[in-house]
Amino acid sequence: MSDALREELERIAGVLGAPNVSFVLERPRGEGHGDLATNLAMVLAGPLRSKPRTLAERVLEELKVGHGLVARAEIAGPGFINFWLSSDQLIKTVEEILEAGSDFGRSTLGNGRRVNVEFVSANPTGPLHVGHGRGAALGDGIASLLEWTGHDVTREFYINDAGVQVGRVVESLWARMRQALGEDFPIPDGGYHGEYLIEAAERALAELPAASIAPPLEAAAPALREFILRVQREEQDALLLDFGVRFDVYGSESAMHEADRIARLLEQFRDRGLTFEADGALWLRTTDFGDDKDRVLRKSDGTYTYLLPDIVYHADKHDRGFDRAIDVWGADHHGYIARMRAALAALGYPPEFFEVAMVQLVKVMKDGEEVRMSKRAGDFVTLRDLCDWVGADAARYFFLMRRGDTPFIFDVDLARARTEENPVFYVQMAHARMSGIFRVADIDPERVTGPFEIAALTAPEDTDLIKTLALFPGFVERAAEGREPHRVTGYLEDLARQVHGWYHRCRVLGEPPATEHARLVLARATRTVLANGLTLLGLTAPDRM
RNA sequence: GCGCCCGUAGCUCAGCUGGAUAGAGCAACAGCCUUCUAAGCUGUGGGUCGGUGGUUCGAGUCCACCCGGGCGCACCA
Repeated sequence: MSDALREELERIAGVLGAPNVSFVLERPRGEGHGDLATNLAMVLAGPLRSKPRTLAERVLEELKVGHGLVARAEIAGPGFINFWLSSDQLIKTVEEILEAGSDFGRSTLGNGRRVNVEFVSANPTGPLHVGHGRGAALGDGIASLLEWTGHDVTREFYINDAGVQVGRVVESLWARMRQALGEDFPIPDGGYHGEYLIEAAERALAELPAASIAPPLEAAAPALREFILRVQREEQDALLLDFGVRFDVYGSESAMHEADRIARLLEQFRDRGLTFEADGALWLRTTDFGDDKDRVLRKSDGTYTYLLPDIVYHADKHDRGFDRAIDVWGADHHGYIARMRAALAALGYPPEFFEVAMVQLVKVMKDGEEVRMSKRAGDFVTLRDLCDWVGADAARYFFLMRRGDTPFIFDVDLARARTEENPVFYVQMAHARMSGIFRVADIDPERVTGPFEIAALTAPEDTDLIKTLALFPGFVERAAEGREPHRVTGYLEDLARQVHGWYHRCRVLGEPPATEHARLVLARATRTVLANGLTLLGLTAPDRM
């Protein structure tokens, strides 16, 4: 409902001689400042060389107060203009929600721009841990926000199936197999100690043809490599599916090692004079593009660094027609951003093509104490554990409710609580309560529609609720722009709080017919917004709990 | 040492891109069940926004320098 007013204010700014000024139209914090407030007059003061309060008066002369949009307006403080919306606007808002239904909150802001969101991208060497869960929730949330704001989104997972780590996991698996056969065989230095390889070793021995896995390791390695990559990928995908995340595309690191892809990229750099040889290695002049130091592309032993195929991969995203590539990375990779950015700048891509959403470390609190984790010993909380403890909905919500770039302590006890303290529960409960009204009345909410009388909404809570519902699309937009799903969870918690209060104080069923009908309409609209928010974040919106 | 992120109520965190008297949840205290889910609602107390300067009509928000914490600084991935 603020859209119409915003357009009107933009028009007036033009009339006064300052089109394209950027001003804020927002719901003011304090009571008594109206439903919406703008700083337009203060922003105009500079370019128009006039006093804010004088300009505010001129704005109000242009805006026909009392007709349509605004019931009342006043100038306050240093030059704010506060607006009280007309009841027509409130009715319109509710009708808009009913009409848009599960699309309410969507916008076309992105103009169909093609965005690639790459996340999780875990090594296929072991189970996903809680950190991957956070990346999965955040990546999927960002992707979803971009979809809601009119972008053409591809969710992508990059499989690191080419590096040394794969060799290590094969060696470790081999060690576990020898151990299973009764030999005293150590896990190599830098190998994987996790227990999952004990199981995998048994499966390998049982399932693979004996000839293909007979010693020596060098002979068995190809079969084991294929086996462990497949098993790990299958497990990761099954878990991610349970977690509610689907990918459109799986990129493969080994595919990026193809000789002519690499050659083509190196040629581009060479043509621009950006590579040089030193100490037997091939370097890229990333310092020309803001990096701290130049980076090695091809090591002196002839193999590639991780960076080179990764540049190929990002160039591939560009060639596939994406306007933007957003990578969700763990904090431990953040030193890597500058060199990737530099490499892509070296290829001549616009700076906004590549973007990194950072995900900081996750600690897990359970039974009141921190769960110790050591990745080297293979001893960490897996995403599977977490989902078993608290369920996928709670896990996702918790990861989404905090900004990604700050360390996060996952409180397992809180996440599994079925009480008001648990925000997931609290929000879902609000939805269930709205559904409950229709269940008790034995009415299909989809069939509650049509005009209602604003005067029949007798409590201030009624209209306050409508005003909050109207804010949803704005929150989705800002969350999408900032890649900040936590704005949506924050909104949902505020809304849920208000919904519980409304539910408590404003009876629906059994009120006079006009009021009952108006509140049923409002309950339906509320249920829609709650459901849309939850769905957007990849959560269920239960009808009863 | 250098770079990036962070520092807001006792605790966990928001703060709409520079706006009005800095908010919410826990925790503490005090109330509220003839109810469409008490699995809930309402009220109260609680702050030098890490510090010091600066930019301007106006700073939690922007700049500089300190203090304190996290992460990163490979011919690893």
